[in-house]
Amino acid sequence: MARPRQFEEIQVIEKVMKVFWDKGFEATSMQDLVVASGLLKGSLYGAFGDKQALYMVALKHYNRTRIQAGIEMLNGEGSTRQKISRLFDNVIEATKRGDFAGGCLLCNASLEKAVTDRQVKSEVKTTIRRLKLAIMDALKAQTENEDQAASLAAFIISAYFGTRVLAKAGAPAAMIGDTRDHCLQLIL
Amino acid sequence: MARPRQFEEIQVIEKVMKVFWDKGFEATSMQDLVVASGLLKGSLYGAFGDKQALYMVALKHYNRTRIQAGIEMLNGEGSTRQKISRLFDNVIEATKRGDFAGGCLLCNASLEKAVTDRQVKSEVKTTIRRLKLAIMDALKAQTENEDQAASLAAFIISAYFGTRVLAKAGAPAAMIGDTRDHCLQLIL
DNA sequence: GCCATTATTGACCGATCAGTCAATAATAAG
DNA sequence: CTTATTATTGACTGATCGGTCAATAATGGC
Repeated sequence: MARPRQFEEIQVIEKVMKVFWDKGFEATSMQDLVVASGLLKGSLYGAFGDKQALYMVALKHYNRTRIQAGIEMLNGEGSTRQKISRLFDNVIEATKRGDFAGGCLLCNASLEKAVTDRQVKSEVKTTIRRLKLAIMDALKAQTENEDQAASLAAFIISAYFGTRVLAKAGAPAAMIGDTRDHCLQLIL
Repeated sequence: MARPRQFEEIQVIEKVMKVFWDKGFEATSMQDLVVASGLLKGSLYGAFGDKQALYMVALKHYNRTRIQAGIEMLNGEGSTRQKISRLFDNVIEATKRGDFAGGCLLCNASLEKAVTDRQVKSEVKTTIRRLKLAIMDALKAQTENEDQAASLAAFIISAYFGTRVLAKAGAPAAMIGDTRDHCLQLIL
């Protein structure tokens, strides 16, 4: 009954996400997104709304794919130590591959867009909580005490986010490995 | 022999720094800096150069004051555990006071300006190295082994930077305390 | 008091910004 | 084929961006 869309929404979101991931919200222009997506400005606005809405869509997509991949590493096979180890090893590998300089869109959002955008802040907080719960689950095989698992999970998230900052800052990869090793010392 | 400046350079730098600290590089306009500093655009350009140069001046000032304050906490009185503890307690206090949402300009720079600005990246890397050395010094009272001190320092910096991200993301203050407590477990 | 030098001022610049819109095109239902 | 509906297109907007510059002002040395 109406003209159909001439693009795959998910593919466009993936491309838009990568630009925001790479450059941040403010440094990304709508023109950058036009070039990356292959759509014209009007189509982007028609399909997703304004720049802020587009950023939210991109961040949610990041969380649903990249952060979810991390959570699945925690839910997968192996000992608790192996599960946590995978999280950090993944940062090391991403850094070596040069994927966005080892950076993390969730961390970027925490320090940039979330500061002034209530919706983004809410999405960030919810996602951090989800990640923390997944870490607690991974720890529960070893620690019965819920509070102990929660505080250990808070600590691991801090160390994890810290490595994402250090990686992007260009710190030597060995520092990430050192962080991982010391985290594992606290896990039986 | 010439007209003297009508402002205190250090006071202007402090004000400019706070704007960049609060809003980041891209979201800060020269007009924001004009309002914050009380100088007109031409004076800012005449005294400091362009926006990038002004950011560098602001970042260096942050490192020379705020990061240096952290290093002095590590050089001060008390046991190794007390020294490291102060670092995290300071984040908790800053978060409670609401200073820039508990954020850290050095972390912000790592994820934003350092990515595309070689000078900023170099300043960031140098400062992280300085901070790491100060942590190593604080650890040396306990650990003779240099390599062990280095890897423990890398781990502590990760956890520390992670708390600055979490704090700004609006995570509950207890998570910072949890991170501190678990870090201290690894220090004799 | 005059001059050389530097600081301040505010108007000005072209480029780019996010966002809009009327015209056109493509579809499915009738 | 006609029509209702939605997608695409590219030209357009006013605002703001970083940055410049000629005119003016303030100083110390002479």
